[in-house]
Amino acid sequence: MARPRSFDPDDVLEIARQVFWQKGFQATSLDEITAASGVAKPSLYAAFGDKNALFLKVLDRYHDGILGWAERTLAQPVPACEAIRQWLTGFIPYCSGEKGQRGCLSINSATDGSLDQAELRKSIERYNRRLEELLRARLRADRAEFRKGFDPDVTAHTIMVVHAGLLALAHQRPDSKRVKAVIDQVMSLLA
Amino acid sequence: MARPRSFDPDDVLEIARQVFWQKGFQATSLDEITAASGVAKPSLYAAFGDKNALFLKVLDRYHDGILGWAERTLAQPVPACEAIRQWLTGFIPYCSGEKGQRGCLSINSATDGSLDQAELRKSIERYNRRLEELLRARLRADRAEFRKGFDPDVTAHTIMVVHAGLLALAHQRPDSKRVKAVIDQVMSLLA
DNA sequence: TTCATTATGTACTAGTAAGTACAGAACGCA
DNA sequence: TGCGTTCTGTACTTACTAGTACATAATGAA
Repeated sequence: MARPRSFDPDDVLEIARQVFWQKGFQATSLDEITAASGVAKPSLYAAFGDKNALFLKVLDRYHDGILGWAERTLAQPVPACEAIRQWLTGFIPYCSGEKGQRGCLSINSATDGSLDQAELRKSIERYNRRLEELLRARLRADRAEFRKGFDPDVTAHTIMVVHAGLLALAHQRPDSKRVKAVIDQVMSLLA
Repeated sequence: MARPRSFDPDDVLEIARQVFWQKGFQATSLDEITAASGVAKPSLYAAFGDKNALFLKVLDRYHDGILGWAERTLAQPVPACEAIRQWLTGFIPYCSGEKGQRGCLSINSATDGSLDQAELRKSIERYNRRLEELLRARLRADRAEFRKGFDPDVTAHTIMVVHAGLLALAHQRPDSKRVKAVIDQVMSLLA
């Protein structure tokens, strides 16, 4: 019926993610995405809308990836304590300079004062809420494991804070041993 | 001997700090700083150098302010545990949307992939190192307070991580009660 | 083969921001 | 008062970037 698209939108979102993650939203120009993806601007605009909309699509895709992985990790048939430790441990490469110093695209975006606040904050809020829900649900389900007075809701939030802190400090490329030591110490809150 | 400066550089750095903190480095134009301060661009360039240099001066000044306050708070003649709790508690207004949603200028800058990396990272690294040293020194000095096997070095780093996490999540304007609950739970690591 | 439709690539517009040239103003000193 | 020096404000240049107009290419259907 008409000329078909010459690129896979998902591939382009993947490339755009890398560029945005590396340089941040503001500092990334569409020309750079064009150069990296080989897709010209009019095609990008036709497929994704303007720069803000493209970034939101990239970010949502990023969120979905992490949430999917969190669901799988936290659903494992091991004690909650162990599942959560594995989940946190999985971030170590991103917290320690092993996979660059980019930290977390979502946190980097949240701390960027320049982004279109309304939509972006909604996306990040939704992501954080869902992540915290996963942690909370797991802690509640296994609450019998823990000592009396254990509060799964506060603990879920504390883990979110530690997670955010580790990824915010990732930009300093800390040694992975230190990251691991922090995770161990925080996990002792659950023992 | 010559025409005197018509503005106080420190006032301008203070104003520039507010603008940079509000909008981020990239999204802040020198025209905005000119508008906010009443100082024209050539004077800014003469006094501070280019935009990067201006930002570094603003950031160093910000760091010094927080370090000074941390020194005072942590030097108080109370148990280390209590001094650190007070230090963390002092950030609550900046962690909870009470004083806007700007979080911490240093963390916001660290997560911004677009900044001149060499100089900026050195400044932030130095700041974090000095802050962590203050915490570590205080914990070491009072280590007798804590249980056996207590590791002041790891604990100092964990507190840095929590601090960074709270300020990274500040952009979601969490309820100050939740922030306080997290601080309480983390402080229980020291009990 | 021809047409309607949708994608593509080139080349453009418009706007903005960093940085500066230059003329003139404000000072201390002689 | 006149001079050298340093600061100030206007107006500019240069460069980059978001977004788009338009001609053309590639498809399926008739």
